[in-house]
Amino acid sequence: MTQLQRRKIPDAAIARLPIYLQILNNLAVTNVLRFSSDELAALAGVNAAKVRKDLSYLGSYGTRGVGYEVTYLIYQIKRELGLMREWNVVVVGAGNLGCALAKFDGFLSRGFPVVGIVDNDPKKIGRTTSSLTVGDVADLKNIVRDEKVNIGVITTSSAAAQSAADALIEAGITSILNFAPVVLSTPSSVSVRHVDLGVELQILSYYEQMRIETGIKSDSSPELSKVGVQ
Amino acid sequence: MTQLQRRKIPDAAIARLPIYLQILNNLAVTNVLRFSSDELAALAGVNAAKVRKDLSYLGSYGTRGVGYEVTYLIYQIKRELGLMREWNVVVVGAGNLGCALAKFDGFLSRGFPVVGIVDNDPKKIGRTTSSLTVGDVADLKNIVRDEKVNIGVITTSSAAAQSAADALIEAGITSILNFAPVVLSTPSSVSVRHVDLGVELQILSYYEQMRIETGIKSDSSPELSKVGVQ
DNA sequence: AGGGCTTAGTGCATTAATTCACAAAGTCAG
DNA sequence: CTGACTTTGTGAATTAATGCACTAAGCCCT
Repeated sequence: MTQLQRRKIPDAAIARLPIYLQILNNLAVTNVLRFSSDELAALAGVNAAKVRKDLSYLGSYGTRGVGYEVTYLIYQIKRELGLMREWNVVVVGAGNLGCALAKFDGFLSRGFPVVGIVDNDPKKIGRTTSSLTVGDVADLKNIVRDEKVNIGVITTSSAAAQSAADALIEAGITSILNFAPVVLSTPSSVSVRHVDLGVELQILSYYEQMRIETGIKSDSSPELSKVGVQ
Repeated sequence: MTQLQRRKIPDAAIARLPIYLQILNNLAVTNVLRFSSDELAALAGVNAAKVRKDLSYLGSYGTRGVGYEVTYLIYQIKRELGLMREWNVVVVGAGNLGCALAKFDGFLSRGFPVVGIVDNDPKKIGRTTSSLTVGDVADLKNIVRDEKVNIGVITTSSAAAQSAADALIEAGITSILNFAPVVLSTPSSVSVRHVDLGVELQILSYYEQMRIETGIKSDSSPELSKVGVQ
């Protein structure tokens, strides 16, 4: 493969790029043309050196003494993250959360249109939510092929999550966002990200209890979470 | 403060304890009495030494040559995470996601009852979702006091998120779970965890693009996300 | 044209997290 | 009771991430 060797960017930096992108998009809307690493650092709640290092993984796109150009950096981050195109999403599990996500415009607006939602419950199959009709999980393979799905979102019960994952992988999906509170077993060629709301609350619980036990001296808990790392 | 100095547990370990707890609860249901660090490591998808080190932060509760007792470890993890009690949750923002979360039984079942949901939109105030009536965000202070709320969950639009956070903090809340795609500005005495679904998808997008560009040689993306860290 | 000012980029020290690898401590069979 | 076997607990090595502090570059004012 005579392909230009791709820069290896640390995972921790990759997880911050979407946050920067978010902020830069807001700056663009308010017609800000330029920003310095200090400014972005303040807005993102991180260290300025970290911002510069993170951005330097993209290439040397700043100007010393001046800063970075908002629109150009937006372009570069999007390019790096693979956001120059859309990625189609299928939701597996048409419960409360699954339906809420299917309706959620934050997905579409960020370039991740939800092109299908499926379930294994005959009572749910055929129902319509926003503009989608709930399909049969058994048809996943066809849906993935016909709708050119790239990413699977699992919002089933924890009992059904592993078989949902198996079905997605069988259908050729290699990126999964899992909301079910179970650790999925998947080949290492598949990327899985796990969002567990219970886990988030339990982590908060730890720091909250800590504050109570130590008499609210506080200041020991991290400002930002692991989701969208600080 | 003549309090027993609390063991300082690394943040990364704290974020894994809820995952272990999850798995142990499942083991308990299937009447498994004991487990070894190897077994738990396999189930959690992590290294066995990491499991042992994480559990050792709780104290020396294993037996060499034997392993750990399921129920005893569940007890110890819950104690450490502050899960011997319930923590009351209020949801700010009664949109799709907020209502889905208010209904979500995963919160209650893990000891985080949702005791209130509020919004600032007069059209939404007064509506009933599951067993809750949407209150006015202006009453947040009273709700927090009367319902003994410990944790605030923000599911507003990104435009409204900062003022929602300010209102929560003003009402005395020190733990916030934020779903809005903005970085909140908060005093360091407040713990904030940020779950941004768009960010999760964008991270997946990066690794997906990487696989495509490098010709699906794969194996370079992390197995588990930062939310509920590996 | 030049000097002062600002800010990116980065080498290096530090800190945090992970993993290895082994001694210590226990079980169990005979 | 002894010796083989298992598995914990943890120092020490390694790897990853962070943040400092300085150099290099470019702007702007005079």
